[in-house]
Amino acid sequence: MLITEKKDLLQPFLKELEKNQPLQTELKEWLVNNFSILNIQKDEIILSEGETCKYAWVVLNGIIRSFHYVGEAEVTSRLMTPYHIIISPESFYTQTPAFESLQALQPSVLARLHYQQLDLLYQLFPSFNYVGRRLTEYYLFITERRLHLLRKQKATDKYKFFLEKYPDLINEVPLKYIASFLGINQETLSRVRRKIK
Amino acid sequence: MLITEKKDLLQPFLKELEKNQPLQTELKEWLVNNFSILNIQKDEIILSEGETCKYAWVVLNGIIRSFHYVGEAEVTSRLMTPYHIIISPESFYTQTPAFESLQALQPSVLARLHYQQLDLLYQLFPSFNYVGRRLTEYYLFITERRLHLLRKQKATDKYKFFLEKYPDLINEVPLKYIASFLGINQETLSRVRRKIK
DNA sequence: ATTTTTTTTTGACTTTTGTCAAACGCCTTT
DNA sequence: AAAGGCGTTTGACAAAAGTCAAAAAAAAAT
Repeated sequence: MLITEKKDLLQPFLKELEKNQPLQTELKEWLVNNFSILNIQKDEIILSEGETCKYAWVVLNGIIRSFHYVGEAEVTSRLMTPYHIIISPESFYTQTPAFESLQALQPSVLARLHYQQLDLLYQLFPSFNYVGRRLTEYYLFITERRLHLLRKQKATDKYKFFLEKYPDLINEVPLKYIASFLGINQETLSRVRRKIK
Repeated sequence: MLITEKKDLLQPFLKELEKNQPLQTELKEWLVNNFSILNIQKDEIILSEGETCKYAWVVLNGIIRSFHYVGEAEVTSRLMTPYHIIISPESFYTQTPAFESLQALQPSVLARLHYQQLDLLYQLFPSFNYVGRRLTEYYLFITERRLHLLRKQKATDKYKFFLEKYPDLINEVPLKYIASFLGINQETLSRVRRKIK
C-alpha cells in the first residue's frame, strides 16, 4: 500500500487523537509508518480465544464485536465502530491468552500496531504516555457506561438505554448480538421492541 | 499531622505504585507532601451525587462503596478496599457533576489529592504519565471483570464469581450491598446462599 | 443480661424473562 | 415465480427472579 494512501486512511483517526492535544509531526509520521492496514471480510475472526492479543487495532471502517463463550452460547461483550481502538484488555496488557474473540460484523478496514511497536512508541515519544493515559481514561469511562446499562433491571430499560447511547448501532447490528450485548435473549428483545413501538 | 506519620500511612500505597517501576525519590516526597489524610466515619458520605469529584482518594484502611439511585432504590456499583484509588471517573476526568455518591462502609482512613495537584504532578514529573497509564489500564481491566460478572445470567453464577474474585469482601460487606453489586435483590441472594451451602 | 436495632432468612405470591418450536417477512439465487 | 437462507417475531409454557410482609438471627446498646 502506498504511504500517501495509508496516510489518508489514518487521517480521521489521527484527528481524533489530537482532540486533547496536538501531536508532534514526527510522532504522526511514525504512526503512519508503523500502522498496517487490514481489509477484513464480514464474519472474519480477528482474534481467537486462547490466542494472545499482540496487536492494538483501530477501526477505520465497519463494526467489530468481541464475544466469549458461556457453555455453548456466545456472549457479545462490546460493539466497536470507527476510530475505536480495539484490544482484548487483559490479554494485551499482560500478554497472556485471551478468553474472548474478536469478529467483524461487516466488511471492515482496520489499522493495527504490534504490542512491541506500541511499547517502542512510548519509549521514543514519552509524551505519548499522556495520550495513552487520556485514551485509557476514556475507555474506562465507556466501560463504566456499559456497566451502567447492565445494572438496569428491566429488559425495557436496557433497550431504551441502548437506543439513547448507541443510536448508530441499532440499524447496523443484527438483533441477536444486541440482545446478547444487553444480557437478554433475542425473543425478549423482540417483545420489548413491540411494546415500545 | 506529622510528616513522618503521614509517610508511614502512605508507605504501603507507594509500594503498590512501585510494583511496575520504582519511583524517583523526589516524586515520592512530593506525594507524601501533597496527599492529605482523612479519617472517615462509618456511613459517612465522601462524595455526593451532583457534586463534582475534585479529588482522587486512596483507601488506606476500610471499605468504600459507590452507589447511585434508580428511582428510590440505591444501586451499589463498586466496592473498594485498601490501596484502591477512588474517583468517580466521568466526573473526575471531565470535572462535571457526578451522578453517583461515595460512602464509607466502615470507619476508614483515606488519602486524597486534589485534581489540580494531580495535574501539577503530571507536569512536574512527566514520567508519572507512565504510572498513570498503567494504573488506568489496571482499572480498565477490573472494570471489565465487573462487566463479566454482570453478564452471568443466573444469580447463582454471579454469587460464585463474587466469592472467587472478591473473597475478602464477603465477610465485611452487608449482603444488601453485595446483592445490589451483583444486580440481584437481597432475598434472591439469601436463597442462593442457602442453596450453595 | 436484657432490650433494641440491624442484618439475614423464609414464605406466599406476582412479574419478568428464558426456552423451544414454529411462522413470518425479506432479500438473493436459480 | 419458486426455493432457500437469514433475521425477526410470535405463541405456549417453564424457570427464575422480584415483591411484600414477617420471622429469625446476629450485633450493638443500655
